[in-house]
Amino acid sequence: MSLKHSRQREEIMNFLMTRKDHPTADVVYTNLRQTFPNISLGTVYRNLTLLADLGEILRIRVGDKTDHFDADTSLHYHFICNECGAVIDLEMDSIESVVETAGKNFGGHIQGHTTFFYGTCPKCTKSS
Amino acid sequence: MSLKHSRQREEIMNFLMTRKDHPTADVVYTNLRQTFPNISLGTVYRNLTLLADLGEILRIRVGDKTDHFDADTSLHYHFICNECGAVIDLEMDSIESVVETAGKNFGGHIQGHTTFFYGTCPKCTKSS
DNA sequence: TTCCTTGCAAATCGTTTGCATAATG
DNA sequence: CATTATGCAAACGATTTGCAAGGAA
Repeated sequence: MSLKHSRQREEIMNFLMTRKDHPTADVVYTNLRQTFPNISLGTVYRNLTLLADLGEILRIRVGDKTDHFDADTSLHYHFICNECGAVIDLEMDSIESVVETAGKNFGGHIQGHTTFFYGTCPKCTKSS
Repeated sequence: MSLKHSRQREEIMNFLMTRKDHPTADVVYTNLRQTFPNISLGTVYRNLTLLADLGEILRIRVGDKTDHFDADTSLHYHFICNECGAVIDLEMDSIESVVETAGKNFGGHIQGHTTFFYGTCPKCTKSS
């Protein structure tokens, strides 16, 4: 169960760090393919899952049924554009207090929440 | 593009209204099958999608990659148990103000948000 | 009769896995 | 050498779709 270094994993991590747009597994694959012609989709998926489990990256599920990945693991929220599908970071105050609000009349134990916002992104707002 | 009455759609809607546990398409299908032996999965999916588009039911995506459906379209929030996977309604105050918080420094237009909570449900909390 | 809806099966899409081989420690 | 990681292709699970036949207006 120990970890061994791999060129592929390193490249995946590097690629993710250069992007602010939360690419999908397929986007990672397609891009890496250009500099790493025979990397396989399976390897990309395996490593993304591994990195997410290690907490080095974030797996983002925004309801479009394909997972997005984010190398920025700090606390922040996402916005999804209904028109172009872009996943954008929001600069906003913490809303973690919603967990207390939710826990008030609840018999179980709330560990956390998942929140994302949707609407029209700045770019699409202008062009319409 | 107009709408015609269908026995199947009616049964699906009725079934959904009897349940508080936000069943998946497959659960709807399996249950209806008992009183409606040759309804097909495709029909169930088509009608669930149709009803959700009409706004008569809610499609809930809780990250377990299978959609859940809810006949209760009033404003409320959901909790997902990490242990048993149950999707439970939360009785809590509105947190819709998070939309304002999110919109403060954002150039686009925020229409809404999706929030769900996760942790251990009352039942699983007791039995552990 | 018109055209929406169904049942069925095949097709799609995103993701996972088995296996033999290659790379790492 | 002991193991972990890879590439490839086949397998998967959820959902969608094409098509001919059935049902509602």
